[in-house]
Formats: sequence, structure tokens, C-alpha cells
Amino acid sequence: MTELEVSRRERKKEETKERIVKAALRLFKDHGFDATTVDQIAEQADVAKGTFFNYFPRKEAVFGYLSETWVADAEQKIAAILAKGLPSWPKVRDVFLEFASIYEEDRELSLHMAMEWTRRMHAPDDDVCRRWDALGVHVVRQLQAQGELRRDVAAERASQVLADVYHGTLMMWLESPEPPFPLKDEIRKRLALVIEGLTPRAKEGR
Amino acid sequence: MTELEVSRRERKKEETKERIVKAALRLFKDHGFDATTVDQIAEQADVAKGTFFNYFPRKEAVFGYLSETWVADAEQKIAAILAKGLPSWPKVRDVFLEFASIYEEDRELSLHMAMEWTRRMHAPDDDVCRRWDALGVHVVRQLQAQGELRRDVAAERASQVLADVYHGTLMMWLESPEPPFPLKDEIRKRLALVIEGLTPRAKEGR
DNA sequence: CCATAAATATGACCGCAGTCATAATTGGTC
DNA sequence: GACCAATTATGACTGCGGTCATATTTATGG
Repeated sequence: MTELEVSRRERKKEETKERIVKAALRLFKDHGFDATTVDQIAEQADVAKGTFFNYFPRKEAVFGYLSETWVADAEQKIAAILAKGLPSWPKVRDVFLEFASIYEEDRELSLHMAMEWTRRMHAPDDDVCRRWDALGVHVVRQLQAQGELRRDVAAERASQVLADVYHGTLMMWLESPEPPFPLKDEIRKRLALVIEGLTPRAKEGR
Repeated sequence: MTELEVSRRERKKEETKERIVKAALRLFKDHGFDATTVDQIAEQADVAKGTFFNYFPRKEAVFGYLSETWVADAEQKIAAILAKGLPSWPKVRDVFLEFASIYEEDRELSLHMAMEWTRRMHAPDDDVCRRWDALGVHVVRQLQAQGELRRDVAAERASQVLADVYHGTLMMWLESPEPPFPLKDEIRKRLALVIEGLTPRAKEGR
């Protein structure tokens, strides 16, 4: 009984997974990540505890579900920009800045999300990481072709440097008990620094 | 009985702490971080389990002990460089690169160390973080004064960007199952990118 | 409709990190 | 030495993340 590529099984499977994610995120937001137990999540999602671990290997792994959505979204938007004629750095940058605003909604939760994200790179078979990487490299290549970025540096390296600064700034912002600065603004400024470089120019701006 | 600022109590305290750290690191190296239990550490250090938690709030916290040593060491070396006349970026950079070689000894262990280090920033009362920060800012200020770095950017920001790239590269290297590149070399190249900037120059180098 | 195998669900169970009430040590005082 | 307060040590105990053997459901073939 293979009707239209999606069997009833797979549908139910996906449904359950979503129920678990929804329940988990709800509880995380309400009571905090640490205070939420897997039992509670399972209860709330109306499954047994063991079932949770059929879908996610670790408690934190529920965050992985989100990043899949996000990377798809990013690919979408970036593709749109790159498609319509001349791409330009500011536009691309703004797409990534947009994602930063997601983190502003719930900092405590976002911190756990970001740490899980960090940990995931461990697994070499994780394709979400690869997709982010590929996206970054692709963007840099385009900007290089457009003449907006130096062509004499490896695109992978340039992409990584930008990602590091993005991620580092985000982490610092997330880890402070109080927001230490306006997140998007700071990221923009730091990225600008990387683009411009730290070397003094001939005519130093004021 | 306050003889020479260090009571017997404090001496024993410090001794015990060191015994615990030594035992922990030994076991981590031999059997891996996760496979090592606090019971084993306590056993090996000849104390009760509860005693461990008198000295360290979490199992990972033993790494904190090391970072204190390191930052002191870094302050020392950097001060020496900055003291003797003209400081220059390459020399400063090499000091930080030296630290990278510590990580090359045991990657699995270093990964846990780095993650604990990341988590520590959470606590606002952690002065190790503040000291690293202060050190970075101080260095940048000096280099700015020396004319080696742009003077029109906030030293804190510049320092952070450099730290982010350093840290990001390190994490990527630590998280890969196999070393993906020569660590020190890659850090040097990426830092160079930040210094030079990603903007195309008039005469593009080949 | 029954048989069978694969996929999925379940909750009793286990090991360990971390807590806490209590006990032992220590240093100071008379 | 006897007493006291403060500091440090201890291990029984708890709670939760994660496992696993077993049960249940689902799809398929005869």
C-alpha cells in the first residue's frame, strides 16, 4: 500500500515527531530547559518515555529539528537573492541578520539550541551542517565572482571566518545574563570589520 | 595560627584539589571523559565522592583549573613581549598560536575542555574570562598605538573578532573526527584574513 | 482472514551526576 | 587538655537521562 509516496506509517511518524517537538519547546519555554524532564515531554506529547528516544537520541536533539527548517529557509532566501541579477553583500548579510532576531525571542532557550548546534558538528554524517557550510561557500563564491570580495582567498576559509564571527558574537550575546549589546547591530559591525580588515589604510578614517 | 599567610588548612585544601585534578585528567586521558565517573576520580584521588563536589560544582569543572594556569601564563608572556620595545603583531600572534599546540595533544579531551570553557562565560563572576578579555583588549590597544592596527575601531570589538576566529577555528578542528587541517597553520591564515580584510584591493595579489 | 515479518511503542530498569544531613577535623580560646 | 565554632569530609540517597527486552501495531502475501 504505497499511495502517493507517503504511507500512513510515515505520516503518523511525522505527526508524532512534531507533537514531541511542540511539547518539548513549550515546556522548555515555560519551565526552562533543565527543569523539563523527558518524562514530562513524553507525557505532554502523549507517548511513552521510550518513544521519545526513538525519535531523538538525546534530550537536546529536539533542537536539531528546528535547524533543518532554518537551513532550508536560508537556502531559499539566499537563492532568491543570488538569482535576481547582481547579488550584493549587504543583502546577503541582512538575510543572515534576520535569523539573529529569532534568537532574541528566548535567550535561555536559544543558548541551549546554539550549544546543541555546536555539538552536532561532531557527527560527520550530519547534513544540516554541511548545508550551512555549502551555503556559505556558495555565497562567497558568488560575491567573489561579482568582485565584491577578494578572489585570492579560498572561499571556504572566507566563509568560515565570517561564520565564526557570526557565531562567536551570537554566543557571547546569549551567554551574558543580560543582553550586553543590540545583537544584530553588533554582528553587522563585526562582520564589517572582517570585510574591511584591521590593517590601517593610507588615509585613516578620522 | 596564621603563619606566613598560608595555614595548614589552605595547604591541604590546595593539595587535595590538585590530587583531584591530576586523578581526573589521568582518567579522562586513559578512558575518555564520558567513560570516567566521578566515583572513579574520587577513588583515584583518595577522597569520597562528595568531596569532589566540594571542590568542583560539576564534573567538567575540573577543566577550569587549567584555564587559570593558562591565562596567567599568557599574561606573563604577552607582558614580556609588550615590555621589550616595539611589540609587533606576529610575535603576539605566535604566543596565542603556541597555546594551540596544547590542544593537539589530546583532541577528545580538549574538546570537552573547550566546551566547558564556552559554558563558563555564563557566570558573570568568572574572572578567568575577564582576564582573557582584558588581555586581548590590552594587546589590541598596544598594537593600535604602535600603528599596526586601525585606530578607528573599538579595541574590544577588534579583540573579540580575533578571538572568535581563533575559537571558531579551534572548535572546528576539535570537533572533526579526524584533524581536518593543520591547526596552527589554519588559525594563522584565518587571522591573517581578518587583519587584511576581505575587500578587494586596487592591485589584487594574483 | 490468517500468517509472518518489519517497524514502532512501551515502561521497567540501570548507572551516574549531583545533593544533603551528618560526622569528623581543624584552629582558636581559656 | 577541654571546649567551641567553623570548616571540610563523607556516603547514603535521589532524580533523571538513556537503554533494552518485550509487546503492540502495521503492511504484505498467500
